[in-house]
Amino acid sequence: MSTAEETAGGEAQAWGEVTPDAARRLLVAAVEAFAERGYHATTTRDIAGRAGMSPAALYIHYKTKEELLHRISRIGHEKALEILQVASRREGTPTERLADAVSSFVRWHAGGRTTARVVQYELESLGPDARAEILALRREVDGEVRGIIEEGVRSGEFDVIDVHGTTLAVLSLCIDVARWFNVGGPRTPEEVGELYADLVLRMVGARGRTA
Amino acid sequence: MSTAEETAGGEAQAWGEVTPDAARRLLVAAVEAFAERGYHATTTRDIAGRAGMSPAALYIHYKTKEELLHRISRIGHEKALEILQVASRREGTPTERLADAVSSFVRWHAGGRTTARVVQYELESLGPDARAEILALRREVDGEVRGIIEEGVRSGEFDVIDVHGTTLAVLSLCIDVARWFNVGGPRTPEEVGELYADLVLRMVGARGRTA
DNA sequence: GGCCACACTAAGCGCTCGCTCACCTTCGGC
DNA sequence: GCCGAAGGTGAGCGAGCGCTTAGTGTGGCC
Repeated sequence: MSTAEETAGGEAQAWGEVTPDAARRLLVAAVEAFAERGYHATTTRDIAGRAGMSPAALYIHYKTKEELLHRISRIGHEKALEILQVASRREGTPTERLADAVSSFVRWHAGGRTTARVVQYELESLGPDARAEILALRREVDGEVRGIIEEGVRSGEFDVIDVHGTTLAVLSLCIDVARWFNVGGPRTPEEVGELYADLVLRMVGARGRTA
Repeated sequence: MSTAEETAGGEAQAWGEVTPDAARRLLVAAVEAFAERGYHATTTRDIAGRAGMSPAALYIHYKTKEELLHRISRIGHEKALEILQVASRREGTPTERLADAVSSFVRWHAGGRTTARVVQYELESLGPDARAEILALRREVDGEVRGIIEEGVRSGEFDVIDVHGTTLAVLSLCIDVARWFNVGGPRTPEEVGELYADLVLRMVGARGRTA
């Protein structure tokens, strides 16, 4: 197993839909490089090198370096949104669904930290059009979480005064996991997910929170 | 009032200790530029231009572009640590002191968002020695918050199972304010500080939390 | 008034960046 | 067996980077 595959770990499978093979290798290489050094500090030569290609090969599959970031960001946001939609639309009480949403969202940010970092922190390196597209996806993400919280408040399960502010705080808490989570650290993504689900249920004042 | 002063707003006063005047102007210009575009996307010509000077003038006061980031990061972390120390060492119950620590820490991250962004998100652009120095300051920051939480658990005021994990989550929540807070948005730094203090008291299971 | 230390500038060096171009291989279809 | 499309390479362009250097005001001190 190559270094690249080790770094990306189980994350690589998420890019399975990207074809052809060379384009996918370049995308995975770009995710790693952007996550390590940031978009602006990454060179196209570095990306191509990690994918085992010459610098010019990048431009056969992508028009610019920014297009790489744009594609990564869109695929990542779509995946994040999907995770929340699944948790939001399953059966169960708002308490159960919020706990599910938070724990799976956090697992994604911790386990796929490399990808999540790029998705969450390199947004401002995008051009205006691409950024607008991604911001629309983020509003959908926000809406999913707010929906669950609103429902819990309506049913009397949650005790929340400022729904918008609390939604923002919950998402913020989950997203920031990508900043500090360390793969070699003392906690697994699953453990952090469980801890955070409990903390969030406390934040919304869920009754009969946990066992 | 110039655009630069508007952007930095009340933040500028925090740099009052930096002398001489030209060095301070360059530092404030660098904070703004790093916050807007990120360290790597900022050019020394841009920094000097914002300070109303020629590119070469920067190198009279600072050895390299990285030294600017290092100084900003150290002063910022020292200020953040001081805020938490004041809240931690005042009189009062752990509940009162934690609420105070969180609300003032959040006010700093929201009100001084420009500075806080650089301080919290450009850490990895520092060289190894500078990063090690800053990481030591961050461990102190962590220790202040953990100290309050431990005390609250000992006194029976708080109900926390994982003290380290909860400390991390509390700090993470506060720090991420610098990422999303918008000066023109619907909330003032004071409002966010109050909301977050309440949310954090819920997270630690403080009894008789608020009025 | 002469002098020097200091703050600053105009010009530009060496380098690396994102990206392009002319050319080379490989391979399926007929 | 030949051909064109697709995917790749080596070399290198123009631009902009961090930083340096030689020279220019300017203000305080004797």
